[in-house]
Amino acid sequence: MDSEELRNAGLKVTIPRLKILSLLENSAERHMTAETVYRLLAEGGEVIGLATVYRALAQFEAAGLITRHHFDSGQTVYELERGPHHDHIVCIRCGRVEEFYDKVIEERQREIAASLGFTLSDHALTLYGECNSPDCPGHQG
Amino acid sequence: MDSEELRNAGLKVTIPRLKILSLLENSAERHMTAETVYRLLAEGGEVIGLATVYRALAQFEAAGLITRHHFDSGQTVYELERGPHHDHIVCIRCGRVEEFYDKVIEERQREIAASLGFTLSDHALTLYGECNSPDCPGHQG
DNA sequence: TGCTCAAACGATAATGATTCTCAATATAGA
DNA sequence: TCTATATTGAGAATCATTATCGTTTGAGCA
Ligand SMILES: [Zn+2]
Ligand SMILES: [Zn+2]
Ligand SMILES: [Zn+2]
Ligand SMILES: [Zn+2]
Repeated sequence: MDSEELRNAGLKVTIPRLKILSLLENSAERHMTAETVYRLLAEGGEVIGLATVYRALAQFEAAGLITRHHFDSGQTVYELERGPHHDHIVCIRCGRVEEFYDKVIEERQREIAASLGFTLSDHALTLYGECNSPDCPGHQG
Repeated sequence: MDSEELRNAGLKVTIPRLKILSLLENSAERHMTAETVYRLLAEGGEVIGLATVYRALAQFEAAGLITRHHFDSGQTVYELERGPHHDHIVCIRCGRVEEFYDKVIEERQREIAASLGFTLSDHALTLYGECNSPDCPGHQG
């Protein structure tokens, strides 16, 4: 249950936090900005202060429940931590985000860091390109 | 000469642009924010409006003279385009930035994009870790 | 060299995202 | 239920970046 997750993270169980966590768990789009979280909740009739949304997301991140990405769009994008690590590819036309995991790249990263005298703790890899979805505005056909 | 670069980029040759370009070329630190450019110029006695710095950097980027990065720190970091493509590793303690190029990773990226139905146009790869420089505040020694 | 005019400059206002403030409110535990 | 404390939300504040606009400058030409 979501209440458990919050308690395990050392956070009080409050309505706003439960609503935000639930939204992150149940939305089709896994990657969203704070504004998007705020807007989707509002559209669902759950008006939660924007400041509270930002605070909750920051706390969730500190607790390891969610991760934060900085795509080239500028705004910070949050994503519920579920399953194993993955990286992203973003369509520069329609914004669609797909996920991937590549063992070869992950291994090379460790080797590169070591060879440069760094102890690797994290990485951010995002590919940008044009997708071939029929819904993408630039789609041919 | 820098004037040539500006002319080739279709930009008028002005004092501020020459100063900014020169700073990017001659600084030991190759990666800097707009604020840093502004500050370093000011410290060198060249007071150039911050708006002008931002404008020049945007124009240089559009002309392909410099590239722009979004490290997790938040601020946009600019870097003079010289030599071939490379990615970055950033020390999370002291902020030191090192560059690397890995053919294997570059190739895998193309394969991954293709397999997901994307036409790859760009990518951003940044590793984060702790460096072993004696100057790094976390250095053991 | 001096003239003209669009382009560029710089001070400052505006914007957009995010964080802070603080009085009112809700939660966890006794 | 009662209390002490953490959280909330509205709005102010902040930070990076961009837009505005009157003044200045560079490039081509007489
Ligand atoms: Zn698309
Ligand atoms: Zn993801
Ligand atoms: Zn370091
Ligand atoms: Zn670099």
